[in-house]
Formats: sequence, structure tokens, C-alpha cells
Amino acid sequence: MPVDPQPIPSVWARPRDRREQPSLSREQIVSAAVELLDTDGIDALSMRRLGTRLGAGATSLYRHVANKDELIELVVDQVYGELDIPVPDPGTAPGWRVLITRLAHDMRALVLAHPWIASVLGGLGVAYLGPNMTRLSDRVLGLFETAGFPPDEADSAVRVIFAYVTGTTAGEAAWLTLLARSGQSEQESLSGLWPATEEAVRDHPRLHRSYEAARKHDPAARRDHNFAYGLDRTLDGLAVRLEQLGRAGIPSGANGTSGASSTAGTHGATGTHGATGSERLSVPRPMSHRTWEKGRTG
Amino acid sequence: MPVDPQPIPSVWARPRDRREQPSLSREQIVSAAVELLDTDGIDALSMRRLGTRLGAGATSLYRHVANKDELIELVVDQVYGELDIPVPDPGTAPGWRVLITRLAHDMRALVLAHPWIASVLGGLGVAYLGPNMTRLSDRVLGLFETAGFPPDEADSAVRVIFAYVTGTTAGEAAWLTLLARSGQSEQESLSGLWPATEEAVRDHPRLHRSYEAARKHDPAARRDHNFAYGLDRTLDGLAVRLEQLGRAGIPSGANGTSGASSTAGTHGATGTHGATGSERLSVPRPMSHRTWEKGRTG
DNA sequence: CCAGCGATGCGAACACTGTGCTCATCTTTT
DNA sequence: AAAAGATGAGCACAGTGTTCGCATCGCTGG
Repeated sequence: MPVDPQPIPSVWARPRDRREQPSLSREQIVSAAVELLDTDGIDALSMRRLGTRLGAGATSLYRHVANKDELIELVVDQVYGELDIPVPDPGTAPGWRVLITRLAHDMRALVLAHPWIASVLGGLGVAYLGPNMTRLSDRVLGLFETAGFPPDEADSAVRVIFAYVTGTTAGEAAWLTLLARSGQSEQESLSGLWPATEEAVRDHPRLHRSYEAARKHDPAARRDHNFAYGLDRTLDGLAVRLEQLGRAGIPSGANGTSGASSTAGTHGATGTHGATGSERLSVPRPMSHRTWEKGRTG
Repeated sequence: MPVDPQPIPSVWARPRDRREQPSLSREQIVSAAVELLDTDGIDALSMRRLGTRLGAGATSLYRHVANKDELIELVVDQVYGELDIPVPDPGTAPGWRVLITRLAHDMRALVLAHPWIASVLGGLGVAYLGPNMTRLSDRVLGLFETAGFPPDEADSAVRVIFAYVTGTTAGEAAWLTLLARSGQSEQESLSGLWPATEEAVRDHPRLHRSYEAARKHDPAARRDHNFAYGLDRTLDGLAVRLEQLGRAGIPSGANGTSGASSTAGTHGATGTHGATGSERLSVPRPMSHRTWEKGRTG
């Protein structure tokens, strides 16, 4: 139910207070919040608990932070600030692929070190205008541009790896959170879940075999492997595109090495391409599902 | 603070009641919950509201559902049930790429139709043993296997596109939720956010230019394009791998066409990433940043 | 030096939340 | 018909985010 129009609330849109460093600063609050989140998880973050943790009353925090949502925006940006981002150094040794690989692994490590981020990423606006997030985006954008992506496409490329990393790590983080809550080891938990798993995959032979095979390996190592595997595939895909672009900017048509690649390099129009007959797929087609008439409010 | 070991709670691990269809059934509850979520969003889902919506008392629901978390597990699986999954039909017309593309677009449409899923995906366990989720996984697994992936690798391949799709759509869904809450159109919201955006990207010329360029296009079309672009890149990457596999099952090493592709085809060890010496990155390492010593209030 | 004043901290209060406990009612089985 | 068990609902409890009004602190101007 759409309310009457009002500007979207965001920390970064709201002007800061005049006073820069009062006795209890915004920075202290978000740092304490991160600490609390890291030690006790997302459910433990309440304004009251955070207040007492700071030796302050619960409601005092509202002098420095408008909302709990706003606090979380700040907290997320602070955590992203822990990343050191590879600078695009044109011409010198480490290629874009190495740098992006390193960054992706660092981002994963970051999320796994603060698993509560997973619970929060999907709930908060994507308007990530925080200073650390913008810095990250800008640098990676530059990295892709020096790698050879035209400026308007580099943005799309950045989104691809960000999507992959957050998609994978969100699932991992959720699992790790569940694990921490149960107090069991990863092996123990999986063993405890095994009967239910076996029951659930009874009618799905392929999945059953997959789970069975996975059972024989160390879970953490398996997650590491899966992440690296998917990252390599994604980077392969970007490399293919880069190769296409390198061949004198031919946007579509004859593909030399890989499978059919469809999307054109510019916005707005879908690409025409080889003989796979999937041109409509580059653009959202109206889904033929009963899902549609249900929820579309706007 | 690990609690003493206790089995991980999951709906699918708990035995169902003997009684199959009582007057107020579990199915009714989750259907009503989906309805409530679709119309009023995630914040509107409370047990009391859901109860009154069903003409029942609030606490009556606990006879059929153990938790709110459990309810959400059920709700998510029900929504995933709306997907019709392409069956792997070996030899016949539509190739794996077309089928996966269609499925990915369907999954995106599904999440966008139920944007609250984004708020919930990261918070809930990955132990998706729900019947619809297992069915989906099994079919897609089969699809990749018939495409040419060896069984132990197909699982990793499935994860790649799932990660990409959920990663992208989670961000989109969060944005759409924010939008719906504000009651503005996408254009209006972006315009209202523009001053803050310009301020935030002031010191980041590349990002600034990117935002500026994006401003000239229809936001929804841009999101569509970005999704299709990333999906094509991801599929390109998988196609490359498939090609490698096709060349007589060389698991790693000599790459013919694309950039360095490294990960070995088997589980158990993380891939060696060329000469970067980044093996420590596969495991969460403590970050070395200024963020750390800040919040030490004690 | 002191008055003033805005910025800050905080207790009480409000409208909610998820959920355990208890008891009445209803359905099914013996 | 009687016994047994499943189901619905009210009450209560411990929390939650957030607002409001009041007390207090530190700094500024006279």
C-alpha cells in the first residue's frame, strides 16, 4: 500500500550535526555496534543493549543516529571500510584478473568474519552511498576500465562479480550463523541434519548422489573450493567479453572461441548474435506465471 | 558465546503431525502468510496479524508451526514452488544455455514479485531442504549434467548461477521494497536521491561519470540490462569450462582460449590461483585496518 | 565571572512483538 | 457412550524501537 510520497530516508542524504566530536560520537556508537554484532550476532543488537554497552542510556543513541536502520547503514559501511582495495595500476605486473580475485576473496573473508551482514544486506536499500562503499565501487570501476572495458560497460562488469560474491557469501554466512547458534561444529551439524537431508532428497537421485559425495569432504574446504570455482567461471566469462571487445569492438556476430554470448555492449538495445535463437532472453520478457498479478504495487 | 550443543532446528527435520488436514492447516497458514507479505511487506508479518487474517487467534498458529522462523522457511519454499523448472531433455532442441537463461529470468521475476524474500534469504539457514527447493536443485543439477558437466562438478556449476541470480536480485528487491515504502516512482526516488548521490561521489570521478550516464536511462530497463549482461557473462564462463571439459577431460592446465582458468575439477582442495600466492585468502583472515582499534571502549 | 542557551543524556511511557502456559472445546477412537 | 487426544484461544511475560519531556552539561557572549 503506497503511502503518500516522501523522500527516501538515507543516512547519506541527511545533513550531519554541526558539532563534530561530542562526548559520545557517532563513530563510537557504530564501532560498538560492530563489536556487539561480531560477538553476539544480529539478534543481540538492540538499542538498549548497545546503550548499556556504551555506558549510556538506551535512548541517548538517538541523538547521534536517527534510526536503527540508519545505524545499520553506518555499520555496514564501516565494515566495508576494512577492505583494502587494489588500485588499478595500468601496465604494471598484476593483471586485472589477479587483483579482482584477491579482492573477491577479501570480500568473502570480510563477510565470513561478520556473518550478520548477510541478515542485513537484503533488508537495506541498495543506495549504498556510504564513503567506503563509494570508494570501493570507484576503484573497482577504474580497475575494470584499465582492464579494457569501455566506461559504460565497466559498471555492468563490476556488478557481476559483486553479485556473485554477495550471493555466495550470503548463503555461507547464514549457514555459519546457524552453526554458531547451535554451538556445534560444521561436521556435527551436517551429521545431525543428515537423516532429514536423506529423507528430503529421497526422490531426487542426482541431488542425493551430490549430497552423498559432498559428505565425504571437509565442509569448509568444500565451501572454499566452490567459491573459487564460481569466481573462476565468472572471471572466465568476463575475460571472454574482454577478448570480444579487444577484437576491434565488434559488438556481436562471429564468436571465435566460446559459446554464444549475446548482450550488446551498449545500453538500451539487446544484442543480436549467433544461431542460438535466444535474442528475447537478453531482455526481460513478461513471465508467464501466476506470480504476476499478485504483488505488483507500484 | 556458543551454547551447549543442540540439534539445528529445521522444519524439514521435525516430524509432521499425524493428522493430515485439520480445520486450520499448515498450508492455509503459509498461503495466508505469502499473501500478507506480498501486500504489506515483511514488517507487516506478525503472528497476531496473520492470526486475525485467518480468523483465528494469534497463538493458535503455533499448533501447526513451531516458530516464526519455521514459518518463514515454509513460506520461502512455497514461493519457490511457483517456478516451473526446465526438464533436462537430452538431445532435443533447446540447449542448456537457453534453458538456464529462462530459469534465471524466471527466478528473478519470482524474487521481484515477492521482494520480501530478499530480507529473509540472508537470515535463514541455507539448509534448504524444502520439497520445492530440492526439486529445483535436482532438476538443474540434471540439466548441467546432461550439458556435459561431470556429476561432482555440476553441483559447483549450479551454485554459480544460483549465487549470481540471488546476489543480483537481492539488491534489486531491497531497492524495490524501499521504493514501495516511499510511494514514489523509481525515477522520482532517484531524482530525490540525486543531490546526496552527487555529494557522495564527489571525490570519485569514475563513479560520478557512471552515475551520471546511468541517469539518462530508464531505471527499470537498466536493471534488466544489467541482469542479462551478468547472466551472459556467467554463462560464458560456464561454457568455457564446458569446452575445456569437452577436450578429452583435461581437468586443469593448458587453456586454449580464455584467460587463466585455474580451479581443478575435483573437490577437496582450493584451486591454485596462478602465481598470486593468495592461498591464505581462501580462509577468513583478520583484517588489518584502522577500524579495529577504534571501538575498544571496554 | 556569570547568564544564557543550545546540545546532550536519560527515565518513563507507548504500542508493539514472539511465544510459553493453561484451560476449554471439539473430533476421533475404543 | 466414554476415553483420549488434538486443537483454539486468552493471558502473561519479557523484550523491542521510538517519542516526549525534563534535567544537566559545556560553551559562548556580555
